[in-house]
Amino acid sequence: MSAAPSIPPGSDPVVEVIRAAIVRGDHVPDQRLVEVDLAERFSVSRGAVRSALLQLGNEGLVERIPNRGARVRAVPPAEAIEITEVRMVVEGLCAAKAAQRVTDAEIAELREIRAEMIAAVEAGEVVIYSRLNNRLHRRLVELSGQATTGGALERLRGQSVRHQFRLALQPGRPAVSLPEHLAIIDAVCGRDPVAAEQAARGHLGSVIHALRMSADTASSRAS
Amino acid sequence: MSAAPSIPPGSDPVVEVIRAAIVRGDHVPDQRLVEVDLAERFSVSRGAVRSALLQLGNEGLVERIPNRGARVRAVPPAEAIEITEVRMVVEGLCAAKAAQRVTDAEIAELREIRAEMIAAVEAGEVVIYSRLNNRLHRRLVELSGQATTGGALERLRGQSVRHQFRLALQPGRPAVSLPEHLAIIDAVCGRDPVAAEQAARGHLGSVIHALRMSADTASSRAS
DNA sequence: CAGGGCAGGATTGGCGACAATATCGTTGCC
DNA sequence: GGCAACGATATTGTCGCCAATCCTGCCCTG
Repeated sequence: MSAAPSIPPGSDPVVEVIRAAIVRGDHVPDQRLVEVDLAERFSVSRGAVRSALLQLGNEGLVERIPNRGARVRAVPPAEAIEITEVRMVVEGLCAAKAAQRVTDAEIAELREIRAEMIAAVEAGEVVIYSRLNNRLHRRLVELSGQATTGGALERLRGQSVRHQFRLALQPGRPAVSLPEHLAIIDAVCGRDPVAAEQAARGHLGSVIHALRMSADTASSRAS
Repeated sequence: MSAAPSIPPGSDPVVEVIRAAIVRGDHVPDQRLVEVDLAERFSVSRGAVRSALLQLGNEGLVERIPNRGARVRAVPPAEAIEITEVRMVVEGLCAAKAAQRVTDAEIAELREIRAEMIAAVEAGEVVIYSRLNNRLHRRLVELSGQATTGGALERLRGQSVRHQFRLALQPGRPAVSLPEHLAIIDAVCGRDPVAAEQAARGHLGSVIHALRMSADTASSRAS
């Protein structure tokens, strides 16, 4: 394995573990994160947990109130939409760049992902599809060669994973997102920057639309 | 000058002080940042400095090598260009949103900035103009109502301030950027989202072009 | 019975000291 | 004369303790 794990080097392992625990859903939004609990849970010192929570705090994953501790932040739907809007334009840019720089080997890799996605949807394997989804988006940004951008996007995405995931589980959702994903892949493999940008924008635009619907039904159901 | 609480809330004051010192140029790129030096320089404990460097590290302003300390990161021109490309699309989005949401009072404020910019350029006050420039960009993002986006942009911008500033000092540069800024302001004040997005993109596209030229001359001069 | 004040417990914040590690200068050897 | 190993120093990383702050439940009072 050659290279480049997405956020590997230098990043505190404790941060990764806690982040993973939150993303995985071990901790629900608004749940308190007590330093000593986490410390003995992961068998590390309290200082390590402390600095990890600090970092996760300014990544926006947890909310830190002075003298009152940290809790996992509940990202409101409006903010998830906002984040996705930014992703729409930035990933559009990245898709265009990727289309310009993609190599033959990378095209083969994308085609492989493409085939796996189709297979996953046909088999009704939503969680596999969801994972391929993340992998595709991340790989496209990597292919664009924009390292700094990738970091910023990763952080943004981290805050909306929960919403993204809930969306992916909606029945019928894969059927609409699959062709959009295929369009992105085809445009990049065809080395057509304009089409790639349009396809990426179109896809995330569709995600935004779905998020809006989801937010509406949630609020009306609450009444 | 009262207060420009650009990133005020909750943020550790020590982080702000060190960040300001770096941005101001007190520390040149690649210069080592020794914890105890900074600690006594700012009359705070080493722990405070330590956690501040941690945070600045994952903001990308300083580079931290394990067991070897922190140094202010030298942002290569290619990366400054990359960052500006992202700003181009994101601030384009924000300008469009701002054009939709701007209030009459805010339009008056923008017109005031507009007048000050023209005056600064006519008077040849480049540093005042540069400051107005930053204020305009920041205000536009605020007006778009995208808080999370604003944070991400702020972080990105922090890494390229040095390049931005050097650019602003180039003779003839204000003459080309001023009309672009005016176009953005006019589009937003005219509540025309499409024009605002185009204007913002055009402006940052021009900045990218200038950065490329600057990078070229710098590399040829180095030979 | 309701409201306000008060103590007890729990949790975070900060500080200092100690241990681990890298860097640099020196010395000795080939 | 150059190179390698070694020791001294400077700097970072981590741990444990104590002070500050906040929340909870209880008791006293009106």
